Amino acid sequence: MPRLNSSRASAESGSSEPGRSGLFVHSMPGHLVRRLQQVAVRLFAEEVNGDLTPVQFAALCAISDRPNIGQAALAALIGYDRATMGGVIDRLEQKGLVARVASAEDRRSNALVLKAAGHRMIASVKPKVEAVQKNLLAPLSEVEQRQFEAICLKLLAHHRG
Amino acid sequence: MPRLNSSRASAESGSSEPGRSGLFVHSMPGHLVRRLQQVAVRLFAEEVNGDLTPVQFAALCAISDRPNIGQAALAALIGYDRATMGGVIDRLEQKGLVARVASAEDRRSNALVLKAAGHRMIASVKPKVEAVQKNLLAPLSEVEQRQFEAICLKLLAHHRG
DNA sequence: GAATAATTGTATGTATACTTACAATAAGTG
DNA sequence: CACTTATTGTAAGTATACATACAATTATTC
Repeated sequence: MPRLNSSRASAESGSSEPGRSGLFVHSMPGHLVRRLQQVAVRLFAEEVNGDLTPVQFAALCAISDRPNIGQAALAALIGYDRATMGGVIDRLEQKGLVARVASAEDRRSNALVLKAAGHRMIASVKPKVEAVQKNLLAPLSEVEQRQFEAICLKLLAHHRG
Repeated sequence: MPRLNSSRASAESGSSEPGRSGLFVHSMPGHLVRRLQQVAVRLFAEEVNGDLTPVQFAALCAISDRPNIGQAALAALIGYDRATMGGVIDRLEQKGLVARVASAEDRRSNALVLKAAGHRMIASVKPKVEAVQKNLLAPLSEVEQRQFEAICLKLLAHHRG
């Protein structure tokens, strides 16, 4: 039987540039943003090893800033839906960082509060998170860093909905 | 019993700026990137309604460009791990867009190929995806769009690992 | 004040994403 | 050739993310 012509080797020379051609999607902004998010999460995980995920840290900070906030308001504040936030709070509660307290005003709502370990966790993790943010933008000049932040904020402001 | 002082209403005035203060995390690059990715996924879903997810589209394009590529090489090409890619291919196969063919060279490897419906899907979805990319950057000037792409590419180039 | 509408947290289901571990296979070495 | 090492796809487990639907509750309207 003759060797098949459509094997991996021939496929790699089927495109104009075998192994490292541009592949259409690589230039799409959506793809770039996704890859960038992967990098940010990876850097975060490397620095804050195992203690918290980015979302858990954001939730912790928000609860610290707004004690007794409800889950829906918390989700809206940091940009999630209620369903996802429920799971995030579950894990923060399991770790003993956050407590769900019955709200005095709305019997549907859980008033979220930080426990002592939650405050300690923020204090211990915050410097690492700041380092992550600095490292993430480290390849950029100061001008580029400002441009990047301004552009991101502009995009987010125009895509609210 | 006196009314508790730590209810939601008092909490909202506990911070310097009740409902719309900056909350630390809101200025972090990692947070901005995450929100941006959410926007990109949302725009994609609105335009390409239900047919494909962003990852599925990227995989389809990559297989179209490199027929008989294996799952590990595909994952590396578009920036995923093998485990995630397995599930993505599962769904593309279920939809009849892609086939796993036994590789002629490596009996561990699945050679991935597009089926006819896969080619049709790309043709039908590609214009919509291009529209999404345009809409995503629409709030920016042409200069800002170029800056954004350059900055993203610079960041990704420096954070390969 | 009763009927309707809206909101809260939860549950379910789907789809990323990653880690670790695994069996099968391939590639490397002596 | 045997031995070691690396690679392939998969499985299992964890954690986002989102849509939809749901019961309990609150807000609104008549």
